[in-house]
Amino acid sequence: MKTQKDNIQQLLKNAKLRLTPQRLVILEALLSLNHPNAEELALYVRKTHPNIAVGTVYKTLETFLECQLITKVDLPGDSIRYDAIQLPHHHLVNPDSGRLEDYYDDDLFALIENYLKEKPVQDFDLKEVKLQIIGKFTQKK
Amino acid sequence: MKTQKDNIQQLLKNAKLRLTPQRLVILEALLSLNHPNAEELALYVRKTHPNIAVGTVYKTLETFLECQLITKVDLPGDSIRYDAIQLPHHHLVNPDSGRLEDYYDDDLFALIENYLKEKPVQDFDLKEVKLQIIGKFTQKK
DNA sequence: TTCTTAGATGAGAATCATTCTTATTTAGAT
DNA sequence: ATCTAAATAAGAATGATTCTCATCTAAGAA
Repeated sequence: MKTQKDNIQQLLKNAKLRLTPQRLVILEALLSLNHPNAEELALYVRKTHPNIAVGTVYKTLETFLECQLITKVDLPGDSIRYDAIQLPHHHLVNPDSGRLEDYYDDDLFALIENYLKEKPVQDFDLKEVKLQIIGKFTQKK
Repeated sequence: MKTQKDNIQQLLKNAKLRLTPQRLVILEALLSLNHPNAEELALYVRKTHPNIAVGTVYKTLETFLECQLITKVDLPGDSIRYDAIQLPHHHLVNPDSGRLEDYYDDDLFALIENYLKEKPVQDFDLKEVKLQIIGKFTQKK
C-alpha cells in the first residue's frame, strides 16, 4: 500500500534528487494546493518547518523545474504559480479573481493535436499545446 | 488615405482617451514591436521622448488595459508582455529562448470554440480561449 | 557504524519589475 | 484666452525573486 509520501519519495528518486525533508514537504504542498505560488508554498511548509528560508523554497522550485517535476503556470501579472500535475490538462482562469483550476478533457487535447498534425505550423517544431479557458466560475468552490 | 498615426489617434478617440504624445508613441510601439515588455516600450519611446518616466509607461499601459486596447500576454516567469493585436490569434512560444509570435488560424479557433459549445465546461461561464503552442522555431526570424 | 563530500539549506542582502506619491504640466472644452 | 481634470515626470517604495556565503546534511563508501 503506497502512501502519498512513498509516491513523493519515488518521484524524487526517479529524478535523482536527494530526499531532503524540505523537498518532500514542498512536493507534497505542490500536489495538495491549487497552483500555489512561492508564498503559499512557504506558508504550507512553515507548518512543519518554521525556519525554512524563502530562498530555499525558490531554489527547490527551480530544481524541480529543471527536472521537469513541475511546471510554471501562466497567469498574466500574477506571481509565478506552479503545477505538479503531469497528466495533460487545460486551465480554467478567471482573470478578475485570479482563480485557476485544472480542466481535464482528453478529447479536446486530441482534437487540437490532430488538427495541428494535419495542418502543421510552419517553421515550428511543436512540443505541446496549452489551452487556457478564460471566463467566470459560476459555482462556489 | 489614413496613416498609421491616424489609426492610432482613432483608437484612442474611440476609447475616449486623451491624445497625449506619450500615449500615441506607446501605442505605436505596441503595434510595431513583437509583444514588448515595459522596458522594450520605454526604449522605443525614448528615441522620441528621451525624458519619459518609466512610471508613465506603466501607467499608460494600465490605462490601455482598462480600456481593453491591449492585453497582457502569458509567459511563465517572464516580465509582463503586451499585445495590441485585436484579431483572434494564438501564440507560438519557445520557452527556452522566450521568443513569442502570433499565429493566426481562424479554423483552429472555430474548432475549439465549437467543441466547447457542444461540450460546455460545467459551472463556468466561458468568455474566450487562448491557445499556446509550445515548441521551437526552426527558422531564423 | 563512521567518515566524507558534494549537494542542499538558512539567513539575509541584492536585484529589478512594477507601483505609489506628489508636484507640475497639458489636452481639450468653453 | 482661461480653466480643469487628467496625465506626466521624477523619484521613492514595494515585493517577488535571485544571489551570496557560511553551515548543515543526505547518501554513499568503507
